[in-house]
Amino acid sequence: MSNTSKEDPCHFNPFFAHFGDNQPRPAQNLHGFEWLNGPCVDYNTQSTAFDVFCSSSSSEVHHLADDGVQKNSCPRESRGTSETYRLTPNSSASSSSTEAAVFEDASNCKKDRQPRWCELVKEKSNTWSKPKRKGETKQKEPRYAFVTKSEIDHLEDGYRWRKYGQKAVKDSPFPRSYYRCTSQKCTVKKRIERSFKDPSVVITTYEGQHNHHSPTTLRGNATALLSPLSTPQKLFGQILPNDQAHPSSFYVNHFTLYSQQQQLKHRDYGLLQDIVPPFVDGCEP
DNA sequence: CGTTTTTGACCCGCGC
DNA sequence: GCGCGGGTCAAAAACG
Repeated sequence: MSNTSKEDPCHFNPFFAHFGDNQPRPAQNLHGFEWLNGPCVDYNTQSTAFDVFCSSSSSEVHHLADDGVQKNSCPRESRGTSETYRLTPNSSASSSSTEAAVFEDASNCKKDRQPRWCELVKEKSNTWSKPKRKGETKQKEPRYAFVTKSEIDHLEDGYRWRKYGQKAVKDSPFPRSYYRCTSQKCTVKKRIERSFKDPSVVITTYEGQHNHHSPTTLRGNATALLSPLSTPQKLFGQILPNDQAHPSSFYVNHFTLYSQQQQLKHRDYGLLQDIVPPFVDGCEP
């Protein structure tokens, strides 16, 4: 592959989604976000941490689209090459654990620098482990980030959140808000910030996995209720790439790998445009 | 009155 | 060691 980041081979490189046809795609520029598409990674057999999307976000998508303005889209897969990044192979291990992982390939790192990110996985039996750094004490939860084109900062996702902080973001006029899930013993957090490059875009980052169902799901979504948190992939929607006649399926139960890098970079995100109804398969209320 | 938000202070990791 | 920036805490204010 030739699409390795030139500036920093260790650059954070999340995978957001799997596109059903598994075909390589040309680079695109969507809403000013530059995209170099890597190979489509099949996460079919990996467990999901994104029940939230299927259970609640579909209605949100409908709602936002109803006014005739496309306000909602989803991130797509980012750059990824087998040379620079290693995707940990899936195992048939317990679905209650995080199973996807991406490491920085230390051989591509700049000199004198530790690999900066290697978010992974906590499998006892399956030996994936996070390389410990000196002085490191606590392991970060995996994070999942996506971009939404919306005028609303805090989008309804079916869970209840309590805001616990807000910080100004360097070089951005928009603050970043910090939320925690209000459910007892649930440690999931999320951060919300508006892109300073494209103020119409909201970047939401989830950290951790809910250990409970969404309150919304329990009330009104029988289908989702039947689906455990580890449900295999669900069809979320489809997109019509600019240069293709046929839509590509878009699935949502895929892990996004995250780095320890603190500041999100716009090039890490992309937008899916023209999401074609039906948005969901098995996720409808 | 209980819950949520606001906001300044504080802590910590990282780079220089 | 110091400064900077991100993340969290917690008291006060606001809200329903």
